[in-house]
Amino acid sequence: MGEEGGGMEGVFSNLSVEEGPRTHIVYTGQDTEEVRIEFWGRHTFCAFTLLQRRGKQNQGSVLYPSRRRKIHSRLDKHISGTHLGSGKHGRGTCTGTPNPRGLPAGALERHPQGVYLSCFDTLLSEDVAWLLKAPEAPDAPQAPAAGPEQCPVIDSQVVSPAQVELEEQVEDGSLEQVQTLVVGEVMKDIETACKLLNITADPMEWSSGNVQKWVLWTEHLYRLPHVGGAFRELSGRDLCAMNEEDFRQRCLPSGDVLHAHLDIWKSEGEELWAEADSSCSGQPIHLWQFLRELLLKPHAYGRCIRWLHKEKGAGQGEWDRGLEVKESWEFRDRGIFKIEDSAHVARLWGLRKNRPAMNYDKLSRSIRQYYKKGIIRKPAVSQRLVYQFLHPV
DNA sequence: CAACAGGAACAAA
DNA sequence: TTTGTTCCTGTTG
Repeated sequence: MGEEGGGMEGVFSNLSVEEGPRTHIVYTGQDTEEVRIEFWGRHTFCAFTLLQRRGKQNQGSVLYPSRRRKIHSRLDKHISGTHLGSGKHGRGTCTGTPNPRGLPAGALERHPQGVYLSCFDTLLSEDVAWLLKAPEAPDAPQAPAAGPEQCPVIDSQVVSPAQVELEEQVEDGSLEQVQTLVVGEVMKDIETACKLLNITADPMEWSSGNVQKWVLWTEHLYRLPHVGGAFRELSGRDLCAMNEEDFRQRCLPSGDVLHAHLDIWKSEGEELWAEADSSCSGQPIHLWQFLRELLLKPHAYGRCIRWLHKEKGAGQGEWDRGLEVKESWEFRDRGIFKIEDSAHVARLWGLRKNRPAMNYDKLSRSIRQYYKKGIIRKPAVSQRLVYQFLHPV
């Protein structure tokens, strides 16, 4: 793990931009600095970075939440129901351990200067740069010796008109992917925390005890200084009513960070909630309808279930004249979808049906019941976790 | 080992 | 009855 030179290479070579999105990558230097990076995407750096120098004056600054909102609105503009382009960004890309403590210690030896990284505003320009450099290069084995040139640390606040143009071109394809990935990761994290803490995803419902747990959890996970009883006796509702300034006043060093994280919970929790109780609006939903629902919202569920779009002609095209007639209707590769995260889909289904013991074993049994009904089947070439709707919309 | 196939009993609408 | 759910045995990659 030898590092050459100080500066940022140490950190970023370890991060390896090629490896795809991650969440909650946390580097903590001895006593001197702390770097937090979240939602690291292959083409996009969409989150905040923070480098703190303890002991000296605080150099770090949190880019949440205003910039986060900016990103979200920017991304949201481009998630117009299009499908995810490639499967290469599936779960497998998250090679990084979600556990901050599982990081190799090497990068921590040399400490970068206490600088404040403002990668946030360069999201799109970086995106463009990488896309142009290597448009979906199949694992270019990491430019030699962690080239600093791929270190996306650019402290520019301005986006040139030329960049804006390029943005238009690449946004369509890549941004909703990023959105999907980010939202998926955030949701996973939130769900994990909910399980561990036995709290709901919606902060509005928290009791003061829940609030305490959440605060403790968050400061532990992000290594914030302890706030003590700064939020004692506050319900989730109270907490949600507080703005960033209120947070800052209650606990000075980390109030804004806490507020930022609560902000994430609020927005994502709402989303989870909205999906969870959209059941209250009617008759018992059918499994196939539910699956369609998920497939309709790739920005929210693309991580766990998605359409498989096989372009005709790509790869080995079945263009035999003989087959043309025979393989017309049902045998087209229409309506084929893949369950990327079976456990997650099952959990969502269980949530919807109020069936906490639901799992993929049972869910898939239900899917299999559709075989003889002609609603869903296994596609012609059977693959794991891949099914096909027989009847179009 | 997880996905898959499908029988059987059961519950709820 | 229909549509799942739960549980299970066995197969497959």
